[in-house]
Amino acid sequence: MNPVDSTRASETCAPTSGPVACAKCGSRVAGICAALDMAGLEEISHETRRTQVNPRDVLYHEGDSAQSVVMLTRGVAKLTRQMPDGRQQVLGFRFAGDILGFTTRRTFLSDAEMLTEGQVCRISRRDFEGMLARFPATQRRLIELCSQELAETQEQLVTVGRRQAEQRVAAFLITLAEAARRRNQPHDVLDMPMTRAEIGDLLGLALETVSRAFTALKKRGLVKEPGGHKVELPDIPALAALADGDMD
Amino acid sequence: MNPVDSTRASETCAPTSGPVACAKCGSRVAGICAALDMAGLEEISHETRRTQVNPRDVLYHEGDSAQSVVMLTRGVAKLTRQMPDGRQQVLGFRFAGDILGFTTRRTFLSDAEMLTEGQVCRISRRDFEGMLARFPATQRRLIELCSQELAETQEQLVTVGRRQAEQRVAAFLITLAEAARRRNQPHDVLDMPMTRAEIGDLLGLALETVSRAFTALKKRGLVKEPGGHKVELPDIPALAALADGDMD
DNA sequence: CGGTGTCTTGACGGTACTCAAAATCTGTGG
DNA sequence: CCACAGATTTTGAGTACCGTCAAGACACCG
Repeated sequence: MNPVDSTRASETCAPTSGPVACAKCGSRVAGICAALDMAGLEEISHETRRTQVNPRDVLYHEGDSAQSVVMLTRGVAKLTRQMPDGRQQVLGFRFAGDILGFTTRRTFLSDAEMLTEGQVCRISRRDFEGMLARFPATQRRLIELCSQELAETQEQLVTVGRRQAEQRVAAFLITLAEAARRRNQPHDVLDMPMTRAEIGDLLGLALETVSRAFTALKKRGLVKEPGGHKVELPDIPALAALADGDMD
Repeated sequence: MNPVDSTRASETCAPTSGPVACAKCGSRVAGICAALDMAGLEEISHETRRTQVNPRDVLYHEGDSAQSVVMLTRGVAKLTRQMPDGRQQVLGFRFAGDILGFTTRRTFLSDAEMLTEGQVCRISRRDFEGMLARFPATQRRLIELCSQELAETQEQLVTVGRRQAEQRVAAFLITLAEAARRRNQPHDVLDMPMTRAEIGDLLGLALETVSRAFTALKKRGLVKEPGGHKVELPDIPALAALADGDMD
């Protein structure tokens, strides 16, 4: 069977810490299915297609008809907007438990591309809307997730609008640690699968500037890179202080 | 009676084009109450306090306990985050029909301050949640509004992250025109109550840079300022093209 | 072990920031 | 209606931060 083929989800899509635990995806993550009870999970599982995805796989394109919603259950993705001159703005990175591609518009508002291998659950927009209608708790949960995403994007705006290069990179590392914490992963040694260029496209910086900022942060002893797409943050409070401009 | 005193809303808070028209606030605006029927409007009107507000009035502060939700029914407000060094980032401007201060968190995530005189409807968070519970349509509407706000913030991120000064100002003017269009106002001559400094704090620019960009846009014939906090945009398509970098 | 992609470092230039001063606008009161 | 004060805007000059270009180092993978 082709690894990219969709398969009936015999286990559910829900990486959840909610009312019920998920048989296979046992990670304690706040997906929307956290709002479903056992019966809801059983029902939804028949309407989702689970797919293995690989680095550089595109989950959807900006402008495509938004016919389905994607639940990321494993791996890291980036949401991007392409500029006419070929550059891109990364709107944010997304992790296990996040919902991608939900919109009230007709088409997707960004590209979504995997950075790592991983796993996604797709559900048709029709079925997704049906779930919202039948399980009111999922609607509240969606509001929560949307509101959370808005808060993160606003924080991102502060970073890009009012911080300088080294502060921006520090702020990025803090949000990365925060994302790990929410997924109950160790947050002093983090996976960091994104390249300097992608971090630059997130922060509104050239990749060389990101590289110089990393070098500077390492000199300060605030960052270590043991290799293998890992970062170590020995002093998160100091890093946060730097991001907020409380030191230099 | 003190003009800042709250008054029982004998008419509703809803500036709406929804199922019913609002007796006093007849503007066709997409507030959340657009999702309410006549009975719902009647019920909600008893739980809201309508207030006259003036320029520089603060609707709430970042960090304050988020005990109420504010519906802006007239006027323009700005949402800001204060930086430790005294500068600020404007997260966005808000207009009649917008909801301010809704969050799933315990406290507000930004300051909200009026730029013009106007009118707001306050509802306690308790009652707001009650409304969501009793009128499912308002929940869907809230998802729509939240999703819309997210899209606008992402667009803002693209502007700040990947455009240069003149393009940023052009993009700002386009969103201003777009906001006017949504409120069914003329979108070639717009109210622009914000100062150069506030526009700079929105776009991540110094106020002088904003001023220079306006001068340049006027030289190109893409912007006119007739005075009285108005802007005229004689060629919106050309302005949009400039914002997207399709010309220089 | 070679090839490719990523990262680092250096040199230079440009865009936008800072500081400063003049000009314009706005509202107030004579 | 005009004068005045404060706020806002404009314009100029100098500078700093970061972008661009380029070359070399490093890491990863077949």
